[in-house]
Amino acid sequence: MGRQSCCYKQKLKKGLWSPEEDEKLLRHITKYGHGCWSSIPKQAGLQRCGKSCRLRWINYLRPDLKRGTFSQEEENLIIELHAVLGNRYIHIHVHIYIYIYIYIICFFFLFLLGFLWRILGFSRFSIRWSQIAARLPGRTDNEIKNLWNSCLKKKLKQKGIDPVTHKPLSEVENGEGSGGNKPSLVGHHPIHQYTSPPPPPPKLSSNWFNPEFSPPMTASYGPLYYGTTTGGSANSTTWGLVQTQTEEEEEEEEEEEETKWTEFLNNPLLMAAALQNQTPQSYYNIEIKSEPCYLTNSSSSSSNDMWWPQTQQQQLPLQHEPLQNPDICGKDMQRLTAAAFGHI
DNA sequence: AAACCATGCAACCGCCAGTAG
DNA sequence: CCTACTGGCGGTTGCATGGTT
Repeated sequence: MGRQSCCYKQKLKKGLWSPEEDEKLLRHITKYGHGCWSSIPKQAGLQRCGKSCRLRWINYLRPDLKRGTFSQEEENLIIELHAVLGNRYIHIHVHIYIYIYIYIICFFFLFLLGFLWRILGFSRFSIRWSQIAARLPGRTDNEIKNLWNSCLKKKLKQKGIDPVTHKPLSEVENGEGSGGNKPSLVGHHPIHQYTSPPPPPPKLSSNWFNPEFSPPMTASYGPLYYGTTTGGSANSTTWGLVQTQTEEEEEEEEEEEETKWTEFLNNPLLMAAALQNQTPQSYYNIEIKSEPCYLTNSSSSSSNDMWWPQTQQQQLPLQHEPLQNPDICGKDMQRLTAAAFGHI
């Protein structure tokens, strides 16, 4: 028995939302919260499926959304996060090819590959826009995804950077062969080359298949990657240059970096200093039209805008207060509703 | 002015994990 | 334990808009 699509139900409207529909949904959620999405269309008098309502709320109606174009800092952050969160996709594919090769030889590759695919959860690996969006308050995963696909990818290509691997295109075109089959962690995590202290690279051997694993991407992570570049050398940084190291050197460096990183995370003073010194621009050296800076000047943002957390203390609550939760946005809700309909 | 093209964005689709019955 | 439902996510599509010929 196949499962029915949530939009299978008859007479459900699809396509663009009308202002009336928006108003109905906004009113309903403002008043009652979203609760069970599947019941919302009926309660709110909408001819939509719950999924569509949820999407509309998350991507458009949510009061904590930041409008307008992305700032330079946001774009840089997206690129950096993409390099970290998106790259597992590459590593996984390397392993997939290995598995395919092995199982072809064993004549059971189809069955076993399918089995492994399911058991190890390979299909879950992809670029995690939602995690990237979580580091950009007020931005949705959809918005970031669109920005990446329509804009940032091209900019990186124009700069000679492969948007998938975040390596120089020349290196990618020459193949990964120069370093053997072993994925180059350094190359896949360009942040390491520009910032200090760098995060410990993911330990592929033990973590790459683990759905629970993620790089050190706690809520306090984002700005820290940018926070400690000193000496104004960012502009002179060349994209994607990979230092050649022996494996031993890499291992030693990883251990050392991990120690530093742990100390760094555990030391609020270091983190605060890093945040104050952050100079995020120019890591990717991309020419972008000047935009009002949302991130670096919280006082200039509108009262309804989310801000970029400037201290760890400010950041941490974000971890525990998901933006999606309408219950915590009461004030914003009222403000938005009042602004939208002018009668509250 | 009309046709064509490129771009950006909103929304849909399909899949997956978690969970209640 | 099994099934169906729900919410969440990423990839893709299609439309609206603006620019170019």
